[in-house]
Amino acid sequence: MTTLGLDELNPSQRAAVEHLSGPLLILAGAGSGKTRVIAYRMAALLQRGVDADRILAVTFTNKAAGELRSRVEGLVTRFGLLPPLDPSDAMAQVLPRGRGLPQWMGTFHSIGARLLRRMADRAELPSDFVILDDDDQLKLCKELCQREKIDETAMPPRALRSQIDRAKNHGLLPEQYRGRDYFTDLVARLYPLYQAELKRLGAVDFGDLLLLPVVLCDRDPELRQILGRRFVHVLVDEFQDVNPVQYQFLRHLSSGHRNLVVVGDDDQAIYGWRGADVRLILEFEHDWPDVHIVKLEENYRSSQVILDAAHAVVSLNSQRRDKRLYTQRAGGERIICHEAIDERREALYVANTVLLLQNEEGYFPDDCAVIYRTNAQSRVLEEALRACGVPYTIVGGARFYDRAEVKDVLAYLRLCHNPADELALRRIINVPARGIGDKTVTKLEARARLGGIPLWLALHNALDDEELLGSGPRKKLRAFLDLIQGLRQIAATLPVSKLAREILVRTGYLALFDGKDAEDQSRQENVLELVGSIEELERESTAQTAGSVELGSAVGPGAETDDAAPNAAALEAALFAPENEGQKPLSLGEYLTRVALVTGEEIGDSGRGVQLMTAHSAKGLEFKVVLVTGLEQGLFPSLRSTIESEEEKERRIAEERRLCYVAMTRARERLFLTHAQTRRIFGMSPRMSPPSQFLREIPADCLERTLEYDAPSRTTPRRPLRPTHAHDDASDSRAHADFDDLDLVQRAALDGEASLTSGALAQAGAGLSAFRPFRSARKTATLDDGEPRVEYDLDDGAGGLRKGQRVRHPQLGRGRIEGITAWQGTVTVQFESGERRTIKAQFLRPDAEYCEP
DNA sequence: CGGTGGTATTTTTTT
DNA sequence: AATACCACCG
Repeated sequence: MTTLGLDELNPSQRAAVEHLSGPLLILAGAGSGKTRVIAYRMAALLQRGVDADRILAVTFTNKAAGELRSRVEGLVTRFGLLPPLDPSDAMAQVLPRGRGLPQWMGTFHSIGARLLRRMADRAELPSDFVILDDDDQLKLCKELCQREKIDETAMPPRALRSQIDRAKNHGLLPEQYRGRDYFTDLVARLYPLYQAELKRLGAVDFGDLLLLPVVLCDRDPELRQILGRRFVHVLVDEFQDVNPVQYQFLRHLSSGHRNLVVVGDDDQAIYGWRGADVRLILEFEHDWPDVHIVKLEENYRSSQVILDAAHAVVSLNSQRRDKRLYTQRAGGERIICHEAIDERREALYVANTVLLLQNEEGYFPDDCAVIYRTNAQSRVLEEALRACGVPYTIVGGARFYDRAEVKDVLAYLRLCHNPADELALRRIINVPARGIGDKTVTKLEARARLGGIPLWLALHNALDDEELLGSGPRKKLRAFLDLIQGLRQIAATLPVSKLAREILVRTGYLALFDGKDAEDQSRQENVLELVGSIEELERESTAQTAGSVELGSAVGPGAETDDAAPNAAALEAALFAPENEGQKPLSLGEYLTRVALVTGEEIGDSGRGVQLMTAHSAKGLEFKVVLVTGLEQGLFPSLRSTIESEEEKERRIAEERRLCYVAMTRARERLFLTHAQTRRIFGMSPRMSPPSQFLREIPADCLERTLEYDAPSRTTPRRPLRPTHAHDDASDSRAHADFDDLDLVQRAALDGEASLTSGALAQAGAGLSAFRPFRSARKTATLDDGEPRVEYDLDDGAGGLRKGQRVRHPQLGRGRIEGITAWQGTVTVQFESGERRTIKAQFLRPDAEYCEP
């Protein structure tokens, strides 16, 4: 028998792999080989003869699931682990075994969707239910608020959505939700209406994918039992990011056999805002008293310096399991902390650093990652990298599947799959414009509502309804219906990609973008890329099913159970019927479900060049070189202006710290931390951006501070801007006071001329204009009319403005501040002219008469 | 009806 | 800055 390569593991890792039954908590620090342990453990289970289909492995992202899958696959191949057939298990005989790999590996959401799909009738859903994306969800909330005549200021649609999400993450059904004040009472009223609307549409949202299976389990012991019997081993990655519903789901699955393995690191809990509760990992022993705990504290990724710095930050959190990573790779390069003048120069510094690392230290752009707090920060970085000719890839970010043109095409596909998909229908009924305008649609909607019938049926009926519509619109509707029906017909026989192509041609959608401007071009590219991605999926799925075709098509019991008496056997069969029923490699339905769940992932040529991503999407990845940008108070850590209790504030800062810890520990060899003195947000005027408190929290001897030099020109003497206190700019020294106390090493990383005239930068052109000589003029910035503007501070969102303060506006005259919106920099002003406007603070000046000294 | 231009809004992070 | 939304006009 093979040894499974256990000698490749350290003692703790081996202990985790070899503990084969009962609850197990693996506290796995960053870079301690956690995925490795999970993969080995799964392999070990397979080796012991556990059926691959009895293992459930849950990850947090699709990426992680893919990673795990390929690791397990690698081990299975390497050690020749073939699952033995268990003659006593009838289902096992029937299931396609793929290549002996666990088929139930995926994200919580994809697993929830898979189960829900198969027991849709129990959830009173059509089996081809639609999965709403963020946008659809928000639109629904918006419509609901309008229909219910809700005051937008009392309940913005976004707030409603987030409250509903919150409720679902905590396992609360509409009827269980209780209001406690005006706001939540409103939610309590709207949430049931929202859910009813989902039902009417035959749709679920992301939250439902978990909530509904859990609720069904809560109510039905039989179902619990079936699931518990089926999944004899449950493994969960990133357990620190699990929310209450997800945990309840795990409990339902595991309470029988108790073979629950959770792997996580409380220091990397960064999804509190999505309902994740760190206490679940902190207090795991409470629910599972006999849990075996394994700590993985040896880090195989980063240098000691990087670990020390990251640890220094995260160890300031009070609520954490005490642990400290160690590595055998002592020492390491010091972390470079660079202060740029503004965000554009910060970006140029990043681009330059990548070039320097390439030219002088032999790193490739592929080795580097740039990490930031918010997606919006990627734009400047992209510009700089492009200008310098550095290849890059954005990970996540403006998601491909979020683009309007992609969603349009998907809407056509959805409509082909399911004509009752009202959201899809409404989306494309007049795209491209075919003369079916708002008027017509409104009439149809009214009819549908009145008759309690689906919209498409109302549309159908309207074709002969001369009272409802004139002959023109009817003719157009007819044409549209013919179009869709034609597509539906070919949908039955064509592969999805071919169908998509037909859609593009027949609907004239592609012709919409035949213009020459960049906009049209990129849209066209996106649409074609979508088709390309479908083709790729089709290739993949035929390759995958090839091995198990005979088994897959031989299935009898699982296929048609809808009408059968819902006994346990039938339910079980339905739940665990093999994926690919027919010959068709990738059905339309499968594709649509997949797309709904695969957010974010880039399709097409990814992974080349420098990788740009948010700290959240960086979790689980590692790079030789990492540059963390925008380390400024208010940005990273992100600070919001909403009034909160001290306790709540501390909780939030703790999560930001963990996020910073995650970002820093992505680095193997070199870590750069950058921040800018001023930063432009929303294209408003630049604002002071004090360095992040995290920079102060890092021990000084881990850091090497660099500053951008005053002027790029050779003729100007090179002189550090600070800490000379040459210009006694009050706000400047205040902002940096703490930082200046450090024993800083002054150095110019941006070696003025050398890098500025280096080949790549030379072409930068526009980018270089960012290098105008620095003027210490931030505070004396003026409006065009020469009057000083209202200064506003980063520390409070209102920018130092207060309610009741008197202000003046160049056009609108005098007024008084009535309210300060939560959104930074915008205030409501009641003008003396009687006009009341919401206006950006930067256009206001204090009214001399009432202005405080 | 459909396209155009002007105005208001943007509430981190992602499945 | 970028985008979503809206009002107006051909």
